Parts: sequence; C-alpha cells; structure tokens
Amino acid sequence: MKSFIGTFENKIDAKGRISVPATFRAVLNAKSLNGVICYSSLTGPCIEGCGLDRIESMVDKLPDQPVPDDSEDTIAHLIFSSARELPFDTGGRIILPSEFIAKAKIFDYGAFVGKGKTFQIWNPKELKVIQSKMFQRFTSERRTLMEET
Amino acid sequence: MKSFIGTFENKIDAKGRISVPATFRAVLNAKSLNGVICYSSLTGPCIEGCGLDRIESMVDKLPDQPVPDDSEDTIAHLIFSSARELPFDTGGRIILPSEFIAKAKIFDYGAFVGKGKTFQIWNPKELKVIQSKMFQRFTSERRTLMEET
DNA sequence: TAAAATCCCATGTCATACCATATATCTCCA
DNA sequence: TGGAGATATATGGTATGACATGGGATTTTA
Repeated sequence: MKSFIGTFENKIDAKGRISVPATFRAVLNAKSLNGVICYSSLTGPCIEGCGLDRIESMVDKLPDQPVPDDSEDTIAHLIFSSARELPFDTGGRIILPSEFIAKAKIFDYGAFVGKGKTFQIWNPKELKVIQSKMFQRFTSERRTLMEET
Repeated sequence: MKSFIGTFENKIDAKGRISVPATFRAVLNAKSLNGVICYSSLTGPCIEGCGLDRIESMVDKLPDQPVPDDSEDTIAHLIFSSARELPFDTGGRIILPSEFIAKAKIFDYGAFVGKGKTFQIWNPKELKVIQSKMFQRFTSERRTLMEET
C-alpha cells in the first residue's frame, strides 16, 4: 500500500501515547521510515501527519534566498514551526506532544483519517461533525448543479 | 533528521547561556558541526541561525567582483558582519552575545523556531504575536469549511 | 590582581526504549 | 465448515538514559 486510506480510532494514554494504525505504518515502512511528522493544521482543529520524505521535499522546494519572500516564508513558518518528528516505539505508537493534544482536543481517543498522501488526527466527535458538514456541502452543491442544467 | 523543525523554549541564564534543542543539534551533528552560526535577522526582532555549511555556500554564490551598490552585496554584508560562530559547550548550550540578546529582547526564555534549512531565536511573547499575525494573513486569503457556519 | 570569559562536572526531571499482556484476526487442519 | 493454534495489533507498565540547567574551577585579559 502506498497511500493513507481509511479511518481508525485508537486510545490515547496518560503519557500521550497513541498507536498509529498498522496500515499507515506499512505505508511509511515501505519508505524505510520509522516514524511520522506531525504538524498543527492550518485549516481546522486537527493534526496533520505525513512521512519525513514529504517534509524534506517541501524544504527542498522552498526558494533558498538569504532573505526569504514574505508569503512563502509565512507558510513555511506556520508549518515548520509546529512540526515535530514522532518516532514509533516498539509497539508502533507515537507520543503526541501536549500542544497537539490541546489543538485537536484529543482526550481519550484519536481518529486517524487517511487523506492519500497525508493523514489527519482528529477528536472523533469533531470529526463526525465536520464530515457531516462536508457531506451537506457536497450534496447542496451537486443539487444546484443539477437544477441549472 | 535533515531539517530544523519544531519550536522549543529554553531558559537563558545570567551568563547568556542557552541550550540548543537536541533535535537541532542532531541536524548539525549529522554534518559534523559542533556549533551554530547566528546572525541578526533582517526581517524581524529575532536571531537567525544555521550551520556553517550554509554560510559557506552563501559565500560561494557571491560574485567574485561585487558591484558596489548591488543589493545582494548589501545583504551579504549585513549578514556576514553580524554573524558569529557559537560553539556548543559540553551540555549542548551556546553563549548568546549581548548584541543578540538585545536585538531579540531575550530576557529569561528564548524560543528556537525551526524553518527548514535555518532556524530563528525569538522572545517567546514576540513570537506569539507575529505568529498570530501570520495566521490571520493566511486565513484571510483562504475560505475554509470551519468559517462557513 | 581583579574581573570576565570559558570550560568541566553535577543533578533532577522527563522522555523514551524496552518488556509484558490482552484482544482481534488469520491460517491451517481436522 | 468449524475450531484451535498462531500471528499481528493495540495497550499497559517500568526502568534507564538523555537532556536541560545550575554551579564551581580554571584560564585569560585588562
């Protein structure tokens, strides 16, 4: 498997440890990666996750000037400043830093959501809310399209 | 790890000593560097940091015969003139020269912010201010599901 | 000789590496 | 087809070591 797909709810313990779904680990394992990179989402109350390879290609693509361009610098700053490398323990877990727990309000369970090249970690209840919103938006836009023709 | 990512707040003591985050040291260690290069930022009240290798590649990119009023040359001058080599002590700390402490207003704590190929050192409160400004700019340029309800 | 800068060692706390157990899934054979 | 063993996965607990930080000793400079 090359892509992150599916949704998996796992428990988080008092130390902030949470199991990364085995299928997600397999994606990273295929790239010889023994951990994930997580960073605070810019678009919602969740954590973004991916492999180190993706972050490094982002770094490489950034223009390399002594004085960086303003808007590119903003994105880089917002992403890289919150990013953390989280290695797996022997059981395939990561330790979520407290900033991430606070950001995504993950108290007892965290939901890993596959998004293809990346994944997200959500509070399961928040995830349901946002997903029903997404579905509503999808159907309403579709109806509009059909009525127009 | 190849890149500087994450934000870490460390204490500065009366001697101007401050611990460089272990993850940042690991990036430099991979290049057999036992210290950092710091210089005064041209874009904000903070200190820029990187490895010696980056400075040397900047030097290599400079034209051999600089045009006197060339902006590249001006930038290079400003960076190199303020740059200092700061070696790690046995505990992984550097000593921040007083110019840098004054520039970034670092009194009790300093925040190391990863920016990929480089990092910055900020007064933690100042950092929060500019980060919220950056986030506002980002969201104002982007409509998301979150804002629709 | 005084003052300052640098080096080296000491310590407490917290992260994490490691081991152990339980639960679910899969496989193979009766 | 059903069941038992085997395998993989998720989760819980403990101990060791790394890291951040404080203090003192030694060297350098004015």
